[in-house]
Amino acid sequence: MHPYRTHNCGALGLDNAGTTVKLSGWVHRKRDHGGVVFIDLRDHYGLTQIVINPDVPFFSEAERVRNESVITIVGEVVKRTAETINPNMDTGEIEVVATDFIMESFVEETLPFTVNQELECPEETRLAYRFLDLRRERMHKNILLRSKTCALVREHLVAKGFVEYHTPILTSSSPEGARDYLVPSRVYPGQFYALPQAPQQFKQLLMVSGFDRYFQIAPCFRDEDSRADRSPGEFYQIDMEMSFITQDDLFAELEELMVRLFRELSNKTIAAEVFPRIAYRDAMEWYGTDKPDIRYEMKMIDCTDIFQNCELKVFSHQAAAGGVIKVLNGKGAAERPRKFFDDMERYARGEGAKGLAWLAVRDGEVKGPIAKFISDDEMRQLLERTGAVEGDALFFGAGQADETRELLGKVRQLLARQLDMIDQNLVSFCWIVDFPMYEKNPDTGQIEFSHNPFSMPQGGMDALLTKDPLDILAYQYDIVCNGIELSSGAIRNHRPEVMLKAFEIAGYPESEVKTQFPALWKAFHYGAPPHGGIAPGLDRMVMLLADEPNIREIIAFPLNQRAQDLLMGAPNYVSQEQLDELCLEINLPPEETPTV
RNA sequence: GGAGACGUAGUUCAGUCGGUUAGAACGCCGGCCUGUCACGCCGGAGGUCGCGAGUUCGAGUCUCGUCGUCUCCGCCA
Repeated sequence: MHPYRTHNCGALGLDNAGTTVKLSGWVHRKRDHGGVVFIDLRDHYGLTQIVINPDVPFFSEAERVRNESVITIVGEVVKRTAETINPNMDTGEIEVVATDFIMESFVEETLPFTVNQELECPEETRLAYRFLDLRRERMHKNILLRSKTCALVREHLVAKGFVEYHTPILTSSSPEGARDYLVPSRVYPGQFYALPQAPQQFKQLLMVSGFDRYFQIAPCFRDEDSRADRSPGEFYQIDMEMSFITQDDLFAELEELMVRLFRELSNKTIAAEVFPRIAYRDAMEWYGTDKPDIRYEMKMIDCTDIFQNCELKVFSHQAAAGGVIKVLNGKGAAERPRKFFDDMERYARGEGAKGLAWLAVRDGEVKGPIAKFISDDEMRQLLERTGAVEGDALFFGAGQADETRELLGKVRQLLARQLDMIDQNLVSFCWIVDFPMYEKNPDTGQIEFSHNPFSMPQGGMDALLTKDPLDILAYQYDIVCNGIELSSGAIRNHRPEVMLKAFEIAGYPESEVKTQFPALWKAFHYGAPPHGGIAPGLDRMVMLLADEPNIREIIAFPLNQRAQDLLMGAPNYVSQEQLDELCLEINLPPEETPTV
């Protein structure tokens, strides 16, 4: 017989009754009746009830066993009597009556939290004992889901003719983007590698190398502060790139992958399998953000013209001064108590608004603090344009265009939550397309790339030569799901002369393009195919599939918010020998000198 | 770098208006129990109320500071 097991803890059923088996696993729970002890034995695969009868030599040892100890038992599989069947257990029709018992690993310490029930506990403790946390059902499931997601991505893309490549982890620091993680070179003292923020240039080089369809579940490293949906340090992208494709080709390819992932790995309903495309400008106009949650409709409606001459000075002054008046129709909000409207206004003020005017259509009348300042004609136009009917409430934002859109966009999200408009079982994708190539830095007035500098401008060289830079659009797109930006992508600029001109507009001289991006610059002179790609964030995908609000819940060993690994003790000081070998000297600011 | 929320037993929480010895459940230790499946019953141990100062006759409770955790802003081409 195998030293540890003949079956796993989820495998046994009525078919095995009467046979002798060996099982190993963790003590999930113990029920000691004095005369008989029941142990629910758990492993990766499931739970099996073990029965310890009082006449066995190891009875007292089994009675002493504590939860989470690892044991091996030999025993006979017995069909349970009708009254003792447990329908809540996959193996509930049988039990194993133990004839031998080996303590593999006894738990001596008090557990820092319970493994057999999923109580909330401080995340710090969970991270410090991650190996215990990962035994719990929720985390165990999440990590498995992550694995299934990777497996399905690979299976799908390989079947579609994609090839997975590895690209370097030790590479060069890139001039744009986030802060780099640096790795000192021993061979070249004073010089550094950087960990890749994304394999962007490598995947483009692979296309120039004649490989047609690239993908990689690629680790990316960015030294930026964390958020609930942003792990500090490292994360993974489903990185893709294709040659000789149009934007439409890429959209179709990605839609197929996303739909398959959600259909096979979640129970969610996919709102539309061909994802709606929203121009960047429209997204800002309607939703006040470039990552709208379109699980609910509720667009912002422009009513600036209606209030040109309004008695309400807040409105008419803004309209006259080039500002805008935007309105949200909160369907069904009119029945809410006054406190609801006060809370909405308090939220808006907290976000920097001067106030949040509102009107409620109730009992055939339009009520609210500003109602008496609005003329009958203005009111008629307002109701017509917003489609407000009995039971609806209108919320107003007035001010400078960008700020007002952004503010009301936030109000829109809160309103949708408060009014229970979000179908939690829905996944609603959209493409945000036609991003501007450039934007003006509000502080410096400089023209800068608004996204990826390697994107192809729409209209090509002609557009760069003839158009106002701020009017030029790029073949640059985002995929957004339920208000979360999953990825950016682009059809790339593969023509060196267009690349030079694009960088020139953003203030980069020719010499700088050649020295900052030597690989692509050189490669594009030796026959570069038109190409494009995208890189959906794997972690955020798994978050959506698992319905988890925090990215750390779908990573086995995440860093905490302050970018520390509490289990391994990283980051940490290194020895003087290691520093000497790298010709590095530590120069801490005085207040941060370690006290050890 | 900035803002907010939180911090009471190993864990989850309660703790009234500032007032006697800070409670409960789970876990842990001991005892009882032969059919439970979140087993049950009896008993016990376990607390620098994050830390420090202040107000007060008296602080878990009020004030200030500080540390920690999380969330958000900045940042993330």
